[in-house]
Amino acid sequence: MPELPEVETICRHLRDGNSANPSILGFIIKNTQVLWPRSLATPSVEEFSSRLPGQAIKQISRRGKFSILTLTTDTILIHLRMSGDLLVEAVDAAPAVHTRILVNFRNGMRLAFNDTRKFGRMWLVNEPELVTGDLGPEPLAPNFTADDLFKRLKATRRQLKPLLLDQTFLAGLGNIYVDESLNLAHLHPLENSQHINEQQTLCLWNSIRQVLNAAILRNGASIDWVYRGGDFQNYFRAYDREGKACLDCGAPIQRIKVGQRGTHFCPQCQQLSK
DNA sequence: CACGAGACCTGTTCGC
DNA sequence: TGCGAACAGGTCTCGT
Repeated sequence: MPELPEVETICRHLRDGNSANPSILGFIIKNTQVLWPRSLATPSVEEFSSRLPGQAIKQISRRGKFSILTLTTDTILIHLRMSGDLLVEAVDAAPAVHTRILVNFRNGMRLAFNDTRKFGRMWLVNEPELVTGDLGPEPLAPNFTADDLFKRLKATRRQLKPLLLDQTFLAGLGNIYVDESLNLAHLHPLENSQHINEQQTLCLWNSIRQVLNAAILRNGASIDWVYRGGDFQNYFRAYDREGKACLDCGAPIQRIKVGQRGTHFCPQCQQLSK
């Protein structure tokens, strides 16, 4: 479910609290329960349960689609993949059907890692760079410039859609936000990165940041049964709008398959260069 | 190097 | 109504 805006929203809730729950900053871990061992990427269940008790949550941050919990001596990283979620709840509540890992705190609260499809993963490491080291730049970082993007586009010759989904190229975009960014920038998803000029790159750079910022303001998107409280789905330009009018020209949005992923674009506004 | 297919999983929706 | 197919916000690995 989650791409950068959704992960950012979840991290903010953990860090700042919300109407339902307090911030978990400062909470001290009492123990853990791994209900589905494969959800734990590393270390072993035994080591996970022995290293965590006594450590406090010192900091909560995000890198790409990773949620990062900086502890007293270690770091927990979580990737929610398609269907993961992080919830704060009382330790005495019955775990939800799809709860995979529980981190219980001394104060009677716990962090639940729920994940219907079991694709998500949690890591416990000393050095977070071991997990996030290959990620590309953070699209909203102040030091990520349009010129950086241009250089990266020129360093390869790939179709824009799969390229923007590649987390080593740029960190945090997923299927929704790539479609949204390309539509806003009027670039065809199959356009080759070599064909993009500086003008178009500036437009793409702006579009990506505009779309991500707008989505974060709306607390991300909620789709179908995977509901998170965000409402950016009501502002989609292309994603999940097959047959509906393009917001810029009125032509019907088209849906094609690119690298196994549903891809939505406007055949009028987003033309392939010859 | 770039791309497509298959795998990993469960649940919902679509089409006949 | 029922049932199988297709599809879902992600990423890894393998083959060409």
